[in-house]
Amino acid sequence: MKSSPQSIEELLARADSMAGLTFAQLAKLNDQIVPKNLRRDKGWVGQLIEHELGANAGSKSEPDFNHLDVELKTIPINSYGKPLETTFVTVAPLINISGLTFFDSVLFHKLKQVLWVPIEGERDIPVAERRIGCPFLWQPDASQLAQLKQDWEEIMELIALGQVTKVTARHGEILQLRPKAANSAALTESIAEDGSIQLTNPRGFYLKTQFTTRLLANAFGN
DNA sequence: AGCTGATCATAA
DNA sequence: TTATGATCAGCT
Repeated sequence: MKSSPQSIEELLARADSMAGLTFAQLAKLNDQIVPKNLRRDKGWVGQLIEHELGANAGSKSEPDFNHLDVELKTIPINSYGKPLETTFVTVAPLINISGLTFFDSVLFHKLKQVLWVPIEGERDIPVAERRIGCPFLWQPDASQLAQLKQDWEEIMELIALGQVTKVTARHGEILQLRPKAANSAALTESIAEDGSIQLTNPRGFYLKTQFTTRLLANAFGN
């Protein structure tokens, strides 16, 4: 693992220096082998970039650069710069959530400041030849924050009311709740309709592509 | 073609 | 099992 950046400026400088590199080039710098495809290595690019930038949160429920209050997110884009995938944010809490507020939530703490790293993601480009784009730091503005808060509160209320199994990816304007598990057989505790504990497939919060499309457009002017 | 539900690898 | 990193792939 490379050293951890000691300031936002250092982090951004190191991130900028990756722009334009192919995955093959960055992999070589980090003594890693490039997988033929990402089917069995879905997190490979994200972990490669974490390694290069010295992220240190590991598998803790904290932003990647906790001392800088920065979360790192790669985002696969097509040749027009549009996101190809939704962005996973965090696992959704399904029990012990009474009194939990948006501003105390893990979701808020992970999204209050994000270093976005666009990456080429089209499947017809060999993984080794895909390139890293221009990283940019983002903080939600007042309107984005209000939207996030509203979606989060609506979804969390349904969870609190024992309706988790009725929430689909269609709920929410910019945030959605979807399965986040090894497979559909995985189980975790959640609140049942009668208030007792039941077992359900774990869920995660994801940012919809319509929202991240606007983020990228704002960042790169238009 | 885009989206939703399902899935893969790994650490602790 | 839960958390991290996400993308896959069938269906509409």
